[in-house]
Amino acid sequence: MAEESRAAGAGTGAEKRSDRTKALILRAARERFAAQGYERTTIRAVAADADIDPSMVMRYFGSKEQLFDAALAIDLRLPDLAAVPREELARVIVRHFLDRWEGDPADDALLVLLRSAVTNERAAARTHEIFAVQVAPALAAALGPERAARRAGLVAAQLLGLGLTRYLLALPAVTALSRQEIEDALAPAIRATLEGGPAPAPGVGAFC
Amino acid sequence: MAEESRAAGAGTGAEKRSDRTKALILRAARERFAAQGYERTTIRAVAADADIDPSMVMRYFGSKEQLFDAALAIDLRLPDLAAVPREELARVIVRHFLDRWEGDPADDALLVLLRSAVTNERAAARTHEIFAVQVAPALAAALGPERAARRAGLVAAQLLGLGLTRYLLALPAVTALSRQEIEDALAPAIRATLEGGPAPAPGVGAFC
DNA sequence: GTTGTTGGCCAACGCTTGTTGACATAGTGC
DNA sequence: GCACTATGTCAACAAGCGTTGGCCAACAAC
Repeated sequence: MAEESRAAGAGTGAEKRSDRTKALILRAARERFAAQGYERTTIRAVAADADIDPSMVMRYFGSKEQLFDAALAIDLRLPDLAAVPREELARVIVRHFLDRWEGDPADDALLVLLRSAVTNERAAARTHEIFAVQVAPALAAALGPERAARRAGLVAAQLLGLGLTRYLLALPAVTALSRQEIEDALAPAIRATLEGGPAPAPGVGAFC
Repeated sequence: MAEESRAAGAGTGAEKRSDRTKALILRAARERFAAQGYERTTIRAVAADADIDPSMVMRYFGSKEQLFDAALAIDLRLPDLAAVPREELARVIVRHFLDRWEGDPADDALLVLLRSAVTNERAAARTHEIFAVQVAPALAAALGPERAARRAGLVAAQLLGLGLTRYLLALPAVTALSRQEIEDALAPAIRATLEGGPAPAPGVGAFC
């Protein structure tokens, strides 16, 4: 166990040489998973992209499923929606998700998730988890729990629908629109979902 | 070529015995494709479901791809939207798609399409085609071509987003909602997408 | 120098896949 | 009877998959 002897200079980063390779594999895996989904991505292809032997992928990640898990680490980085004025809420949300999709081209996290979630149980479960842990609480903070419980799902539906048609299916009628056009057309729709309908139904029985 | 000798009784239906088998295979294929998508569906599994030898699937449909093509025959059965009063348009659309998804449980056409479109080029192309041939014209008839060109894609995005989260991902926050709740919350959103924003942009840019 | 560990390649395993061709059986026309 | 076609089964192919274990080179520790 002569770990310290390696990175003798720095106290923080135990920078083993394998960490570089591991990161390389993970990057290649993310790209493949994002472009082709779980089933069509092969370990051999990932290894080839990373200029490494397939057996190394096994050594570092254990199995294809565990590699997929590692590629599924996603943080939506949602801002504090409670601090946003109510009338701007919808627009802020739409803008944030557009940023998230189009911001960093190397950050295919959302592509990875959505591309596989439709046919892969593991990815679907992760989607549920991300919604429950990141999306729902953020909206509950802004809308209150009762209203959020009935609206958050539909807001997610609309945002995922945009991602689906624009970035996965690349439907021409959607890719042809500019960012600004989408923002202008979708923000009122999200606002209608957030605000519309019956009042928060304070007293009566809320299911769920 | 003794085709007529077979169905001697009826002039119309040349009902060969193989037609029954072929239909059986197609039904099994649709179920599998709907539940698992293209890649995870195997010809062997389809054949087993239809109580038939895998080689028969090949004989009748040529290849897995051609079987998939046969399973992708989809008609959204959109009504004439031009005949719908403008203020009811959004609600009619939402209701129609809910019917289409939940109406006949044996009719998994939309599931088949969407489940595979995300990872399969063929299915994605078919999605584009269905949008261009069925959705876009129907909306153009109701909104006029200019406005429809900028809105149809986003309407499709919202409707597919609902299908995605409710029927494919089965996000609890969406499956927990009743049909009526979805209709009431989503119709205003679709209406906002259809009506909102700048006018068809005739001359200058006048918002609202 | 010897030893042990780390990072990496190679060849192979067992399995599943789509697909093919040879063979059996049933039903019809002559 | 015979021949022929439609319907179907069976066994196998070649390819690709995830995964495994053995071997090799570098390099620091002793």
